[in-house]
Amino acid sequence: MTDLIERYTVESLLPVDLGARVIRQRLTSAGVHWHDYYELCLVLSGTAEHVLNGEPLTIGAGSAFLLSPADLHELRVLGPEPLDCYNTVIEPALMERQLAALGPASVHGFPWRADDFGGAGPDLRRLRAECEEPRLGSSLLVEALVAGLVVELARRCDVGSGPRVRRPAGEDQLRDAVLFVDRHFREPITLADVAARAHLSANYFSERFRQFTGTPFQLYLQERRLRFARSLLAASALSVSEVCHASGFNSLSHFGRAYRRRYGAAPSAGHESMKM
DNA sequence: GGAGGCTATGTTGGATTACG
DNA sequence: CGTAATCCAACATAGCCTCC
Repeated sequence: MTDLIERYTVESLLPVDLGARVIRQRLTSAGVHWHDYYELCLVLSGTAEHVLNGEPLTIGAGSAFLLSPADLHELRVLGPEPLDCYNTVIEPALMERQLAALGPASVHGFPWRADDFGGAGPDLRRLRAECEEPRLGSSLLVEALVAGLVVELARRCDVGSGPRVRRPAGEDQLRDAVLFVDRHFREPITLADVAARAHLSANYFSERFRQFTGTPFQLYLQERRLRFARSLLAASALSVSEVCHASGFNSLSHFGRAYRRRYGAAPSAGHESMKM
């Protein structure tokens, strides 16, 4: 079963309750995988082809990317030298506090990428030291260091420069709801579930969600699932039905219909794009 | 501002058939 | 066997209105 997509969990990689952990890695390859945490990676040396959501991009020293739990990727090292990098595992709750502080525009637009993030090396070294030998105040320092890195990367990625949406009252609840959808779209979530989390009635939540995101709840959820499905099709040889269910759709017929409507081609054509 | 009721509309999922 | 296409009943949702 070479086509199964690996999934890494925050439980297995964050043994200490600090909210983050920096791992120094020297990679020769990393197959297609995704995580249930946010991942910030800074390349120290080496070059690789980084296939992010099915889209290949060459990365090298100074390249950095911040992925959400909804992104999947693969690394193919180019040349004899391994890819030396700092890989930071960031707990979703910690990351989402940072995103909340950055404003609603930051919720969208993942993954973040920059090619000139080499200056973050010292911060990552310090973060790594705090994580490896926690002392008094380490959790505070970890959160502050992560905040600094997130802000710096957000500025480089021009996060938040996109079109502004109206900012109604109760924004925190809605931002949380959007983040919840972004993290759980592969599960059978309903508007009622998310509305309950936001402590709003389903009707009222539906209205406010559309005002906040500019997209009706159902459409937002479907778009998220379709984007993931498209990435999965491009990045793997999983069957259309496997991708359908891995993306949160329960019906192959509905998935096929929605996919064709969105991308103008059948899901099976998604495999073709990776062969180019 | 927030919630509840109602209804038209859209979406979903299961079944079925056809095709390569 | 995997996928595409279609149909249809059931369900979910958006939008509107009213009320507190």
